[in-house]
Amino acid sequence: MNMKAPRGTQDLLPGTTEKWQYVEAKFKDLCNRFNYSEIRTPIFEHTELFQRGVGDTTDIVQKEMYTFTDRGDRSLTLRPEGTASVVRAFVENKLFGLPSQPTKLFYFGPMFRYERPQQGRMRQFVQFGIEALGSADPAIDAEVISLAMSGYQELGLRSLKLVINSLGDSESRTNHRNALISHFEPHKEELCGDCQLRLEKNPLRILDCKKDSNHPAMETAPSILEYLNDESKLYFEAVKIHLDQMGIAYVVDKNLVRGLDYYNHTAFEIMSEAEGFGAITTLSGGGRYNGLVEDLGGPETPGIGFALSVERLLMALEAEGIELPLNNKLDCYFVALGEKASSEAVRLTYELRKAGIQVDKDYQDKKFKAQFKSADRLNAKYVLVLGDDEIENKIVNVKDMNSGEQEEVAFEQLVSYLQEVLRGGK
RNA sequence: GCGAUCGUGGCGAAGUGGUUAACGCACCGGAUUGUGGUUCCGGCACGCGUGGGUUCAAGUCCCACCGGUCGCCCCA
Repeated sequence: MNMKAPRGTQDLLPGTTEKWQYVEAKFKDLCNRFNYSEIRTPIFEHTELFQRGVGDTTDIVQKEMYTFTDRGDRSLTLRPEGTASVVRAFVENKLFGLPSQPTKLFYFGPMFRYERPQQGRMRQFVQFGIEALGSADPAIDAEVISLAMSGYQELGLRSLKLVINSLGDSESRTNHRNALISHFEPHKEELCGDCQLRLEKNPLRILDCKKDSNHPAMETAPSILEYLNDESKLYFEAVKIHLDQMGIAYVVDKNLVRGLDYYNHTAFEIMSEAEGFGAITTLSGGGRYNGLVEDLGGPETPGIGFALSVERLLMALEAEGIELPLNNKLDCYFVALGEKASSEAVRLTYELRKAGIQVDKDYQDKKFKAQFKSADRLNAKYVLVLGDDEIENKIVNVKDMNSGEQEEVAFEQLVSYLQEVLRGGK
């Protein structure tokens, strides 16, 4: 029997989960400040949602989905990304009808893609993402980008690179697409196999190809920026002006292409330039997707969002040597000697816990000295010593592990005493 | 899906065909009876990813599978 976690999945254990909680709390706080509310959607959806939403020609849909048939003969798929589900929920629950628009949502949760695992790429991974639905104001594009950047920066990341581009509206994209096809068509035989396919399916992606990046035709390829119509051009300019005013640095990369079909206008990626980060440098990506809500059966509604990988975020923190300010101390540890004292310690431990104090005790019948060792290992701030003498006098010997000083405290005073010292000291 | 590389106790790591699988960390116990983080002593793999095969003999050689890592593709 194979008792290992499936390929591309991992257990997050104590010592690590604290970091996840910290990061999650940071982004939840950030969303609160930016006024984004949490949405929780199912982890699986009808397969069709992703085929329509993400796009039939994308790699994600073509070869990376965890699709299965349930007992009711429905084709379901473990979500490979978050936007399609959020938009579906937006439409289904008619959130467009709520008085406060745009609808600003965030989510946190596992995504699933069948890929060859490697550092920073798991088959199950966790994304944090936000979506703003119902506004076509360039300021909200800047807001989304600023939220992403703030999150990373507040966690301490410095080696960040924000890359932006505009994919234009559908008119601009069609014109650009035609231009690309006629540009690369004469060179078709010189391109790699993948690119020959891309020429028909999605010529935009040729610009992304690493194999053909040195081909002379790449240099002269028509840029989407040249094909933006006036409206798209103005929109992109407005986004950049907002970013400038906010003091958010960026570089424009005309070859930045996103892998999902629904994007248009603003597209962006945030990358880490930290040393030793490996081949995968993208921390997060996002963009505008006007038209997606309609595609999924809703009213005409513009939208923009982004998603980041928590795994990659933690990798970036590690690469930059950033320690999160985690609290790894235990308030109190009970050390009891003898049967009577052990029994009394059980009772007192419960009393303290009910009073809101963090306490633990030995459950392995360890020797006195070993109990102290446990307390030390758990970083206990105070050790509560209970033996025959103390039982006799109804007191507890409270030892401050930092200073080494001890104080005798009566049973009835214990709660208030500990509350006092824990509030005062660290 | 393709290429490369690796897989020994809780962790790190020796072992390069042949007696009881080094060593370090961690852990457990002890160094005269109730006070931790130091030191000293002792204990701790019936097993070398899994399954086959070669051999008198395999952790050590061969094959398959599983898994990790790195790169490609793609992406978060």
